[in-house]
Amino acid sequence: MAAKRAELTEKVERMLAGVRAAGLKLTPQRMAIVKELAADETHPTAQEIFERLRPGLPTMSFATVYNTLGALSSAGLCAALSLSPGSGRVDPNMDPHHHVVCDVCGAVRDMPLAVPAAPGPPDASSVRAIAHAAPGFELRSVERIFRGVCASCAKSRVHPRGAEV
Amino acid sequence: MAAKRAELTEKVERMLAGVRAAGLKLTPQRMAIVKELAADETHPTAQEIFERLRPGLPTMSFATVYNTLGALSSAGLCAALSLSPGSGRVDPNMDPHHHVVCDVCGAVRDMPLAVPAAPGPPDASSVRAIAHAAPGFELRSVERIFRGVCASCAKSRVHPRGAEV
DNA sequence: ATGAGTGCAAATGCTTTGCATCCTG
DNA sequence: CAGGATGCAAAGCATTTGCACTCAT
Repeated sequence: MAAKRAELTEKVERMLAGVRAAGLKLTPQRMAIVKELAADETHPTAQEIFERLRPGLPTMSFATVYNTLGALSSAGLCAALSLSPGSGRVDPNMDPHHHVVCDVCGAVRDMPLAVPAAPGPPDASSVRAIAHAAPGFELRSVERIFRGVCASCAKSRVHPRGAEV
Repeated sequence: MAAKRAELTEKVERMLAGVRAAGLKLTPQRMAIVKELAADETHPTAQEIFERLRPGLPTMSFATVYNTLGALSSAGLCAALSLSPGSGRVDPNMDPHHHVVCDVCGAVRDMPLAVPAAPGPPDASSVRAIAHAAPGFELRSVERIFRGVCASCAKSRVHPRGAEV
């Protein structure tokens, strides 16, 4: 699909431009991580990124992956997620969106629809509710988390209802 | 406030009953943890529970805290939260509710209001949205997360806008 | 050339585990 | 009195840090 491909290329370009704009140096490691992130929809862990990139950059270290993710995140080019126990995940999708989380395997998917309500900047009623529940709280964003069991985990479990910690 | 006190006692009783109902033994350590949780509104970490209980049970170990929290969680008497990087937190509030999270210090507060929408079991439109976004996903609950900066962190920062990883 | 970035390894922090002992039911 | 629970310590991951060296700008 040529359109998809062009879209991806554009996303990579945009992210690389962001890296330069942030005053960060454009190293091969960073380029590889950016490309990997741009193409990714699974919200990978640092571990996963490291393993996927290892074949191409055998000398790259863990620390570089963490450093780069931290740099990208600080530059506003990606976000860190911690929606379930275990490793943190990276979200290269900076448009407002919700998340679907599997309570069994921890997988995270985006909820691309603006249903049942658009995510993002807080609406008036949220602001009011917060003012009451937590006075002095500076509300920045509101997101929804849809929790449950993903298709593959549901398949491999007779009773997927064991309340996990 | 006598009413508040009675309410708390009732909650402790309910949780202890739940412990027995789950076939778990009622040890002094578990009783102490249950009492601590019932009275707590701050979603403590295992670390915090351990430290608070140490004066009264100097020999209790970390492992016991984790074991007990895991047992309570499996018994459906509390829930584990991981909404921000760092330590996991415990939520003794089993009624449907939203969460207010400080992106700076990681503190979590409950959003006791049913505003702007009640949390809990998924509504029809969520179910439809999920069916489209993640086919085969078994949706169990939908919650909202209000992110921002809590009052005390806002005070101690000139510019609370540094995008944290 | 210059300092940000990298690689390596050790350190840190949170959580889990193994096992002998203890105590609840 | 039997098996679950505890305490202790060591092991396991995820993440961070220190430092010498390299390379993008």
